[in-house]
Amino acid sequence: MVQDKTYRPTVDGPVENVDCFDCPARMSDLCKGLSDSNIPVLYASSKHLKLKKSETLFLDDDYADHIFNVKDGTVMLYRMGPAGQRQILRFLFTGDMIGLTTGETNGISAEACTPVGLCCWERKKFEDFLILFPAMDRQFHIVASKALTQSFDHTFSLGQLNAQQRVAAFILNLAQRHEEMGSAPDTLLLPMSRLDIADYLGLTIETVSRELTKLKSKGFIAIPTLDRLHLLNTSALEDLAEGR
Amino acid sequence: MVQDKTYRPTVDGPVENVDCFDCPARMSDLCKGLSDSNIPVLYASSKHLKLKKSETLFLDDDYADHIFNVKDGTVMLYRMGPAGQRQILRFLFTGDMIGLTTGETNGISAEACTPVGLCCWERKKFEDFLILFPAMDRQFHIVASKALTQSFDHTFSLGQLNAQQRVAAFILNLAQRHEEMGSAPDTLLLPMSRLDIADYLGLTIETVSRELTKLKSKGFIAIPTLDRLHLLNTSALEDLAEGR
DNA sequence: CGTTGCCTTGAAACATTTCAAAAGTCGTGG
DNA sequence: CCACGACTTTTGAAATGTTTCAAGGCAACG
Repeated sequence: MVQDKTYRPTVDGPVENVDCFDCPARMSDLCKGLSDSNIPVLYASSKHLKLKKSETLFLDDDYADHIFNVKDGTVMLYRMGPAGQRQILRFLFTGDMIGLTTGETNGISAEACTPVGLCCWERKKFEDFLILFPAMDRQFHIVASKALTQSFDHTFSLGQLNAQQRVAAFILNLAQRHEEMGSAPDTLLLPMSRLDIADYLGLTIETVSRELTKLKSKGFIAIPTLDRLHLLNTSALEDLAEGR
Repeated sequence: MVQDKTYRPTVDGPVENVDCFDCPARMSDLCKGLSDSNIPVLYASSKHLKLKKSETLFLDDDYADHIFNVKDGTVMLYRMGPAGQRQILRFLFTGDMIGLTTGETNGISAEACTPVGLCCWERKKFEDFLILFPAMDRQFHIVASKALTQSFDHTFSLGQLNAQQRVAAFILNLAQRHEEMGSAPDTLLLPMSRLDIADYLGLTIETVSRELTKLKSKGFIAIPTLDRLHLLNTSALEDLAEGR
């Protein structure tokens, strides 16, 4: 379903100097644990990298020697099955942290859905920070806890909702993320392909397409271009997602 | 699918004095962060409670003021949907920790599958421990990370496997847990009902029953009693689960 | 302007659910 | 120890939702 990427960006690759004060992820769960006076310490040991669309950030059996924070763009986490199935586990946006594993390797793979800007730290240095700044350690707990809650939502969706409900819930979920990031709530970007959505929702690309078409013809959404979606009737979508 | 429980055990309920040195969860990811010389400090502020089968430990909107460690028995975490659907998110056994949320409320509900013995701490006191004992904080990270990995496995199962594969993978997963806990690997207990399994795997009870029957008639498993299962051909089960 | 890749649509095949009934299990009391 | 009733599990047949396979449409790009 997804082909191997041969090129893998190195962490000490092209560095772009972005000061934390201007960073779109300054108020991310992770970074807001540090005050403006402390943040330069964090910044000093940070590296920055950019990924092009569909570039691999890491693979599941790569050593987990770095942690990342998404500055802009969309990243997806996924796991491949023995028969070549791809299950997308999470889409990450501005302010989302990557690298919650504590094992030797990542265990999951990560790929850029769009051009992406990332802030990154060596895991070892990062763990020193957590000891140095208890407030940051606390934020790290919160990040992990939220990731687990999100995963539980996803599990519920896959286990209990039908195709129509999954697609509706997915759209509403994206809309909510957009709103939290301060964008217009009723017009949203679909940075991922139909195949990505299908592999996230445990459906086929055809089913996703059909369900989107149904939602369009019901007048609940509009899709002016492939990657742009308007919410025309949010409460109807919510009713659908909740099976009413 | 599951009726409301009126009785809720209080944490300062019946206390049973079990010294950590004899505790079956002594080497759990959580507790092994403390040496024998430090563990009395943890024990001093611990409370202990027992739940009968199908008693509720907490509901999703209860305040998350305690964390728990399972001493013996099986607990399940679940989430109810607006239409009354129940998605079981995880089964917990000896040594598993409950209470990874950082929010005000639990967000998920927990119920005893069997009679259960739990060790518990006030969240606030517990968080003091994490600051006091960095090794324990580290273990806490590991617990959270493993929970996320497990949830990802579950997501993969629900999103990519068919009924037969899910049931096979579920059995193998249980067997692995049994083995890790030092029990006989090829004869295992099913502490949960068929409905529980169904609500965990996102299937109906009838489908679970049918798939178990198929596995029986293929000679891969035997089910002498409803809650006891023998693995007769593990590698065939693995092949099935992996779609070979 | 044709090629390529992604998305949409249609019809048939398939897996799972739903509904209904029978069989099995467990605890209680005679 | 057996009989009873409540509850859970199993089995069967029809209905349903999703996938599969196949073809057509659309947009971006050279």
